[in-house]
Amino acid sequence: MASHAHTSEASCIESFRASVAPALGDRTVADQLCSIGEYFALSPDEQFPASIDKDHLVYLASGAAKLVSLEHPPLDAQTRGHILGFHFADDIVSILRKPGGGSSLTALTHIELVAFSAEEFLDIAQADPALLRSVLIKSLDSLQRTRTRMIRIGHQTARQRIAGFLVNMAERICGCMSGPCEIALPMGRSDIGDSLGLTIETVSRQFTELRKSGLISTPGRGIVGLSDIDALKCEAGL
Amino acid sequence: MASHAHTSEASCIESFRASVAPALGDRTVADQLCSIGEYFALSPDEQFPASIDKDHLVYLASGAAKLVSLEHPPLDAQTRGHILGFHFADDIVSILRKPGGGSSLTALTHIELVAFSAEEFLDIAQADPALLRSVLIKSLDSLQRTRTRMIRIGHQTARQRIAGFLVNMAERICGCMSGPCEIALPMGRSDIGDSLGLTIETVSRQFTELRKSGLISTPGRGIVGLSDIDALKCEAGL
DNA sequence: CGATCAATTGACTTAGCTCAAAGCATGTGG
DNA sequence: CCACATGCTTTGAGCTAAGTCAATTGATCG
Repeated sequence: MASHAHTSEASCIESFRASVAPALGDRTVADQLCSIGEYFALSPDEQFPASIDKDHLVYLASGAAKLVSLEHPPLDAQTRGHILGFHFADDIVSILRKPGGGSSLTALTHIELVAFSAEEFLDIAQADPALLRSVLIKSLDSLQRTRTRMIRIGHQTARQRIAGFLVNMAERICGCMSGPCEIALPMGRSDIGDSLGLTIETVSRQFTELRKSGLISTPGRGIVGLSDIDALKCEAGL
Repeated sequence: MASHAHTSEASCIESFRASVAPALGDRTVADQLCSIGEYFALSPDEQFPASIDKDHLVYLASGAAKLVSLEHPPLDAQTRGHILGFHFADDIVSILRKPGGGSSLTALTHIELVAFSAEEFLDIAQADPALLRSVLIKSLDSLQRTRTRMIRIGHQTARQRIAGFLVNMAERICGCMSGPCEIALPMGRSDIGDSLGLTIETVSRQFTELRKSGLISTPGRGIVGLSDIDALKCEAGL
């Protein structure tokens, strides 16, 4: 788990190498991949990629980011893209442009990433079927998670979605699966709402409801204390 | 496009072979795949697989089916799984079991399919990186489509979702991208509603609204006439 | 210490859900 | 062939969760 902040390009690439290593039968493939990977460090609100010319696979080395859908580009300046999901250190994110609107990664905290052109990545990975397979498995997982999230958004109440969101964040941010836990949310109410298909106000109201129910506490800006993850899971209908 | 009904196992397997052929550099890999593929013919409401023991990749040779989420199995007999999406002839469907609830394919019409154990499929596919890559691309496409659908469900009105659904079906069922078009929907209002996160009643009301607006007509059971696909696209906010 | 921006709270509106009652097909048995 | 039962679809009449609009509070920062 390379979840701490890195200080240099070399250190990021090293942690990428460690992350894919289990799947790699061949050392030279790893070297080739590392040689085409481009390092980026972004400050909050900065976006990758600036121009959406092709598909990318991105290894997020540190920090937190949101994946944002870019509607058919110049719909109007008003329409901000919607949030597809959040990503954290050690995630591999697929940034696709595809038909009628792709996506881009926007930094929530200071982040470091290693970016690959999807095409180049796959050209090299083809030499190592085990790696290709592992990327495929990861993307099937991602598909499964997105399907689940879709159902939730379609069939759950605001309260269930918020509870589910918190359970999810606890697991992804600090690895907590049960018991009490305190997490620092890197995103604002607005991003939370958008990702769940709710408004800022509703998110806020649900937070206060949960606080009144004693399930959470909000000791400070962006900090949430979960008194009991299992109770929240239950609240989320899991 | 192998969208007509097949009459035999051999004919289905042949059409699977034709479907993956473009990605295959190696003929023997195709033969191996065909040899492990299991043929099934299902009547409406029958399910695949009966027991959810492992992940499957399924080639749908003919007919229409719905992909249904199986919640943490025995939640209660009341809770019917929600609909993840619809599939038609020539689709490749990934049926995952994963953590806390997988999915299964339920026939809407009479269907024929060729099923592979995901593991066995990938073991063989590893010998042919081009095939593996093509499966990966397909699953990334699927991910992209699911992401888009998730946003829609989260941020669109009932009317927009129904309009979008009809546009989608026109494209997938009869390949129509614009102009007028008549489609035979293989699923009932209940399935439509569930897949969009709406109730039967709301779906029905939206259909009559669209009918009043002159955008569609419903000449008979399960038949919908779209007077102008582009107008519907606009209605759907595309 | 104001200025700014995010979060909260309140009052009101509304889209879509729930409950309930008809319609309308399709199929079955007499 | 008709009578009737069954299962979809449509339509109607409230109800409620969540959205909208608007004002207040609270943090963060130059």
